[in-house]
Amino acid sequence: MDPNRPGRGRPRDASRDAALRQAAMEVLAEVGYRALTMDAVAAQARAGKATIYRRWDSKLDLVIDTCTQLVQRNIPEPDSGSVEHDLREFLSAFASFLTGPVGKAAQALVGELPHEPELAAAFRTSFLLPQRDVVRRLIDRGLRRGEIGPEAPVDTIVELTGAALLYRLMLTDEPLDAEFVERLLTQALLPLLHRGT
Amino acid sequence: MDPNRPGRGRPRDASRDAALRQAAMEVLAEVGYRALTMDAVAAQARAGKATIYRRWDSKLDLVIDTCTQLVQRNIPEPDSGSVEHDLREFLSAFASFLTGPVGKAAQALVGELPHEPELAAAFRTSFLLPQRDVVRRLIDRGLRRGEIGPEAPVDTIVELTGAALLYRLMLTDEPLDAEFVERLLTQALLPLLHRGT
Amino acid sequence: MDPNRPGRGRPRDASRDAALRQAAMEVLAEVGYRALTMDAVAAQARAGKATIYRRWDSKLDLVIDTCTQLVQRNIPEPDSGSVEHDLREFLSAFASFLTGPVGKAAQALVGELPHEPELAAAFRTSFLLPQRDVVRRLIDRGLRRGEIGPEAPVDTIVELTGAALLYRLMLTDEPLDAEFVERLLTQALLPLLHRGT
Amino acid sequence: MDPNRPGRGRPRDASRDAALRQAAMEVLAEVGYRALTMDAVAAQARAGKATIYRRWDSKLDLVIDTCTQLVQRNIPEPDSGSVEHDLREFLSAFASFLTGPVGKAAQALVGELPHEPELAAAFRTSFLLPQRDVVRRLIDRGLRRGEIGPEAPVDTIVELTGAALLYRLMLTDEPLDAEFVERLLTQALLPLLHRGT
DNA sequence: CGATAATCGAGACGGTACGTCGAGTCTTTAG
DNA sequence: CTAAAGACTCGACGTACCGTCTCGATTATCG
Repeated sequence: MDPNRPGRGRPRDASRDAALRQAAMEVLAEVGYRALTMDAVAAQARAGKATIYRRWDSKLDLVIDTCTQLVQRNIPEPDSGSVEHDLREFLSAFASFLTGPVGKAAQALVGELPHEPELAAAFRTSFLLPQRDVVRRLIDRGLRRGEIGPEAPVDTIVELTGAALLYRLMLTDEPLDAEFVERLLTQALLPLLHRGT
Repeated sequence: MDPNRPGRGRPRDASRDAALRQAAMEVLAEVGYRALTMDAVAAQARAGKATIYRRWDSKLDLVIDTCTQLVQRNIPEPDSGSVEHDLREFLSAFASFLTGPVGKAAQALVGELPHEPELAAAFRTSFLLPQRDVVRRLIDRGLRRGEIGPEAPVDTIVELTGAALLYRLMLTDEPLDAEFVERLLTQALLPLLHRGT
Repeated sequence: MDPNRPGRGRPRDASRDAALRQAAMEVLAEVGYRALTMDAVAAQARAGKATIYRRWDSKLDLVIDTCTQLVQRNIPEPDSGSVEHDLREFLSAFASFLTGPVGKAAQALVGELPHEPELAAAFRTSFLLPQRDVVRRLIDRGLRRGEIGPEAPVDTIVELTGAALLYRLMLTDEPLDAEFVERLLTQALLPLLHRGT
Repeated sequence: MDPNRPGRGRPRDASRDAALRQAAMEVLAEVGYRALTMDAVAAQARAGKATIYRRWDSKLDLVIDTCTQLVQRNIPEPDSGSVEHDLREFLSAFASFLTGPVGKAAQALVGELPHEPELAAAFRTSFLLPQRDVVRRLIDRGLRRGEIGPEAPVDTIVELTGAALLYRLMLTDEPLDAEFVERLLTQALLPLLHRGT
């Protein structure tokens, strides 16, 4: 059952996993999801197609795995003792990470979500939820410290934070830069957090 | 130069345009963007593929045009004399419109935006801008009526409105329903509009 | 350089060659050259079109190869010790072979000869020359045996033999039967061979 | 019923027939039957396709008509009082006519004969029969003059004459020149005609 | 050690959709 | 009603990609 048991034949070369994910990411960032071909990924990694299909069931599988792998290593979680500082830190760091190839890769998947339930689940669990959870924890710590009143609409603020980031990333052509983060923070998130205080 | 000049040969049959767009929308809603084939659209409309390619350069072109055509006819613009009422009206109506096939179609295009500049331009001009403009005009009327203080961060509010709608539509699997609209309105948009008043 | 070298990837499946040639011959005999489609050949052989195009450059190429392959295995060369007997034998056997699908296939190619130099070369080398050579060798043996006088116009007789066969086969609707062979032999070929003896 | 009646509308422009046949012949001679497209013929004649289809039912129809029209005007029938002289004259003249575009056009049709009964009938009636009839009449005159013995195998000689011409024209790449005509005449036709005299 | 078995790169395989092009028909404006 | 122009449906073209399979060669474990 376990493909990683010592088994008889030649063992899988674990270094191919990384090479293939790397190749997939490169091709994805260069040409987008639709124009990504398995042949191109195989060629980029100097691998055979069978080597890919031995590890992933399909193009979609490969791309999902490649993205989530990367995302999960790159969500910052600052904890400085100040909600404002933590939020600013998180937004800046994550925004600049999203600006790179992973953001484009994630965007490439959006169109497939409605027709690929497994992809949708993976996308949400590995990409959306972690960011929300970080923001939520960050605000919760503020609540516990009394920085924020208990009546702040946390759920809505958390959702808006993600929405604002991804809207810029994927839909408009406006930059995800420091000025944007600052404006979002001072004109929307902080006022909502401190409403009534 | 003008392809619609009275010209010599047989003129384009305008009814084919509509039939093809209709067929494209049906196929799109049924199987999604990736699985949409030109053959399927042609068959659905009882047209030859050449007839499609005479009007649109590619599958993408066809889908863009089909969507924007529909969107532009369906953006509500309430004007009741109350910002709150207008916003609620707009959000409800547009959210329920986006829940239909056009929303899915728009989503299907997102992944192509970074690699198709023309598509990106069309998407923004025909899909994003109109919604933003409606919201902006609606708030501007409130400003002129004195309902809203002049220091309200209109740009940010407008952006967040679109972001919140499309985030739910395309990325999460949470519903774009009345409850969501109400929460967005009372917990975020209205407080931001009335901040400091 | 050599496509049959042991090489790296999966080798060409030689049995597909035969299956495709078989399918091509069947389709050709059934519907003729013009109506022969690559899709039909592929379907008949349960092959993908790419598998055909990997082996032959075009429909023409496939048909040429299919025909010459068959012709070269089916040119009889009798050697009984009598020119008359050998000629009768050859004409009967080859005429009845030409009456089958190969004859129709060869005919199908005639119209393309002036515009396809490679086809013309293949047609002549694989189809015309072998018949002429057989007849010539057959007559040469008669010359060496002294059955025929050395002044017989061999070139002309050889040419007329081929001409007579193919004229009936391809141009008139008269049968290539035993009576025709007998008439050609006794009224033309034998008198010319024995002229002056 | 009669399309040439004075009728109501604009009368058919008879000069278009000639222009279209001319165009068809040119295209045919240039690219062959298969590559001849109706659009090309129409363009060459600066005509609309409908104008072609108003006069001929199909591509085949057009080509048949174009060829037979030309052939029937160009079969020479010498009558000098000498079979040898007449045959030499006919063979020379007709061979040089066949060397032109009409020969190529006729060749283009050969591949279609087995699958197009109407074409086959037209081809034989308009192209093959007239040549045979000329040769037969020419020999008959010799018979009546006593130049030839009554036992000469006329049918066979007539058939061989056509076969020899068309074999060279369509199948081999050897020239249909004076030397060929002379050799055919002196080494085959005349000996057969005079056999036993 | 030799046999066995799963891996690797390479690329042929069946299949499906692509975007183009040709045949023959239809529909417009101009005469 | 005919002419030229050109849009129309239909279907084959030759190409590209998917996911599978098959080859020789390699690399491990097992007996």
